Amino acid sequence: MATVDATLLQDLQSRGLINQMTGDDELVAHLSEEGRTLYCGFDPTADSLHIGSLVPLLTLKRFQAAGHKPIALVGGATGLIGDPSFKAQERQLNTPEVVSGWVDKIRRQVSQFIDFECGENAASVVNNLDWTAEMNVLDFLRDIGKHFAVNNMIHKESVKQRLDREGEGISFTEFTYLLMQSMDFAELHKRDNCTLQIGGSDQWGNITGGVELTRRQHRGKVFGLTLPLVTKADGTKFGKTEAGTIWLDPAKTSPYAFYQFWLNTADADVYKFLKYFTFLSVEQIEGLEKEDAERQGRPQAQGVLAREVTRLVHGDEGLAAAERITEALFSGGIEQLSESDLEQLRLDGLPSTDLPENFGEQSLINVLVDAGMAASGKQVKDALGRNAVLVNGDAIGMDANADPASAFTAERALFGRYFVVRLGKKKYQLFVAG
RNA sequence: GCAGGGGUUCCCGAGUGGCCAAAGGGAUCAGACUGUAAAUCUGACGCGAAAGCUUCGGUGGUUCGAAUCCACCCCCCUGCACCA
Repeated sequence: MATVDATLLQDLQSRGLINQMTGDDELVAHLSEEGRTLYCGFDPTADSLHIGSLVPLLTLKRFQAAGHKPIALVGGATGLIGDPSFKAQERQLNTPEVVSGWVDKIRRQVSQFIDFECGENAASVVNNLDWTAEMNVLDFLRDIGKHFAVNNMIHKESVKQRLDREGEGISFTEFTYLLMQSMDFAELHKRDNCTLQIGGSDQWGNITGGVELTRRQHRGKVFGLTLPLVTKADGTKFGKTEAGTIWLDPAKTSPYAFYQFWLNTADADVYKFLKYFTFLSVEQIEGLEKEDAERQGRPQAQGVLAREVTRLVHGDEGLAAAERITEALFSGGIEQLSESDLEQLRLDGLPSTDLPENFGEQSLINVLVDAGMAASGKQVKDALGRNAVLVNGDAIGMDANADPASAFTAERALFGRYFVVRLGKKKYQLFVAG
């Protein structure tokens, strides 16, 4: 029997990971007594989760480490409906085939964060389609629907803007999402004696719905706990960069790009993120913060954060790859790289492109845009005009635009065929001549 | 179905016949400063290296000229839909 660490909630509290919870002291007692079963849902809204899901995933892991049994629920059913919570607009429905494909991928992703082989409190993954697919409408309306008062539903903060805002509305389908998710909690309570649901702060309404339904249907006492929404000090959305969403899937966001994302965390956010996204103790993090404050210049926190999170998500190999590239590009000096180093960078996920045969006939701007280095030619033009395009360390001016061959010269090539092109301060791409 | 309101460039949001590729803000990109920060300043920001080209839900029309006017259509929202 796994021993229960009664200080779990204190730790979560001090990390700022508790937004709201039901029951307060009752929940504290509930979790201290023995190992409990808890769950968190992940809807398949894309073919991969992104870093927004990392907080709940890691929290499941924290609960497991403290002796509780986590269930990761993949929303094969709820993903077909669409959660309206705090969404400004009705969402486009995805086809069942598409959603079920995503379910498989997300099931695998979720699985890497929790332990399935630790005996007593081994994790499990479930799909809510299993208990909803066969349900008929009348049962749903009589057994589930009857427990919900529309009066309460329309007062939920999560759907308020959809109800109040001029120009928007909500379909019955999405309005029903609350019942679907509530049903999940009641079901897991019945079959696995699950007594706690965790989720993002936007899930509060859905979670309390489940708490009530479980009480009404099974007279069960269950709890809910929400995690904070991850915000940035500058007010911009967390988890996005110029290149788009940061995904957990290494095929969509390379470990290198992932590592760079965390490395670029603002000072104002980094200690908070360390508490959210790593397993370093709060004392360690505070110690680090103190050290950083005392020394001049660049803090070490970002590096610690990047290493810890990259290792959690992409493992030691992914981290090593990310560090190799970073080291080579930002501090090593590319001319010192060996040929095998360059090949390794390519394998490690540094964006790379084969230089087209006829590149000499195109404009340099075209070559770079086609390679995906910039969204439009204007950006490259701007960069060229400011000496912000470097090929193997040499600045390339605007006059090379009409004559790309003058940028990719044989003398400039590393080992006769490699060109590391830098656009701006942080964007690197490897071009390889054929 | 009826009655109202609405659909503008990534987002918000101005613009109601020429001065509009379309104000302003946000986001984003680049430069300076730096720590691959922040703040600040500068430039870019439909596409195109440029000449130029294509836009304001769609299609047609009026006009020398339309995001702006007209017609029809599509989509979204709100209200009504027993008595009427």
